[in-house]
Amino acid sequence: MNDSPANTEEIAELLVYLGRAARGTDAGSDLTAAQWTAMRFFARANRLSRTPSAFASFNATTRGTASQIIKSLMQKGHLVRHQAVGDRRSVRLDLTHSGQAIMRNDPLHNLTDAIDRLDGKLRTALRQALPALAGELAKIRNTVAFGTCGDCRHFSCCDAVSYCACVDAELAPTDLGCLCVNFAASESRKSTTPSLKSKEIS
Amino acid sequence: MNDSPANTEEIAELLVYLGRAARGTDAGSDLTAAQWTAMRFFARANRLSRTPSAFASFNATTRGTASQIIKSLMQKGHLVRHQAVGDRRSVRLDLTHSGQAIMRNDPLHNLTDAIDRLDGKLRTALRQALPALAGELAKIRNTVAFGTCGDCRHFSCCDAVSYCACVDAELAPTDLGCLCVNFAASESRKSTTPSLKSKEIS
DNA sequence: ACATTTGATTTCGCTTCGATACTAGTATTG
DNA sequence: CAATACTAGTATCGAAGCGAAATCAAATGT
Repeated sequence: MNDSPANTEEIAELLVYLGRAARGTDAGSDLTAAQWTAMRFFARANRLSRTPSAFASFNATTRGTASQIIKSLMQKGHLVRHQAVGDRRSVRLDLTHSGQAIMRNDPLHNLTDAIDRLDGKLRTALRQALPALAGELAKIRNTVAFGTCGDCRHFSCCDAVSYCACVDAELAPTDLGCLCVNFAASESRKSTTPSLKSKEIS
Repeated sequence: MNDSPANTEEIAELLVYLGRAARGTDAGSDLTAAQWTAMRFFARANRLSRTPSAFASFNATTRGTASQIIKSLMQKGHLVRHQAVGDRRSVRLDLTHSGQAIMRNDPLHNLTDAIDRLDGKLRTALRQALPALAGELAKIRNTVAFGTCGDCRHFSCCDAVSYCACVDAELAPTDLGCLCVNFAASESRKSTTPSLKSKEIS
């Protein structure tokens, strides 16, 4: 409240502007913006979250649309479909070799380069502010916020082993920085039963 | 470089995620995401920048697509077209009364609310980091960065009158926080002649 | 056992968007 | 002044995106 309202508007504008600018598929990339977004998601989400539904909720779209994007990426040979173990309806998508290769040309690297050139203080500030912002937004919208396991309240690190209370399993160190559908910010506990079906995609 | 690379990736992801999430047209809004973006731009851009071309470059799209979006908004009665004074090709778009009214239901308010609830320190950090990031990104991409007059190197404030060296005119106080096509970050001067035709939309 | 819910997919129709071509006004150059 | 180059804006077309609804299979609840 001690800030002028114009400031928060500028911040919001810059956020959407940057998001939009980074999405842009520079020249010559053989993937569309939506396809890049999907590739990024499946490259960064943990094993449990690499499903069409999770991507749909992450991308704020319907499952049908998500299916289409995934299908197009499978036709291009960048994604493969695996049957999930527990639930036979469920499907897990993984990047193929060509998928991993194409990620090196991700136009988003423009943005990461820009971030790397930022002053260290500003970068750590971003690292703090953005997750908080995502959480606030999700709370207002009454939707799920995606986050990494390290920031999650289901996560605990005891005796150097990482544990996720949600899936009730140990976490591989590589999963620590991955996106998770079941992410829950650590401040407020709304439900005591950490169930897997708290999506409410609506 | 003193930061783990995973951090910058997370920051980048969160940026595009937030941008995407904020663009989402919640339920029941009679405008599409692209139309909301256009309305926001014409609501916040200064008089010189409220043109189809400027919006196209801001929105990282072609002029044709920008024209279409604008046309649809004029049909809805949210924008009006005025002839520019100097250049008879040019056109200036303004919000109508219904346009201003509809901006009060902007789904982006979810994001500004979230920003307002942030800790003050984090908010000022964002206020610093995001423009810097936009500038860096524009430098890498070799495109124009949009910014507000207050952050521009063409801007000077002398004796309490705001002056823009680019258009060679005084600025109304209301234009101070507005977006400008001719924005130039204050660090590097690449050309000595502040001409109006430094767009290079490509 | 039955109904309900959920994950995934398909189909249909509308919208978006980029590429291209076009008109008209401006700037430049001789 | 005339020819040329450039820029602002628009129209059209085809491909892709995307939401809504329907469908199917598997899981869950009562």
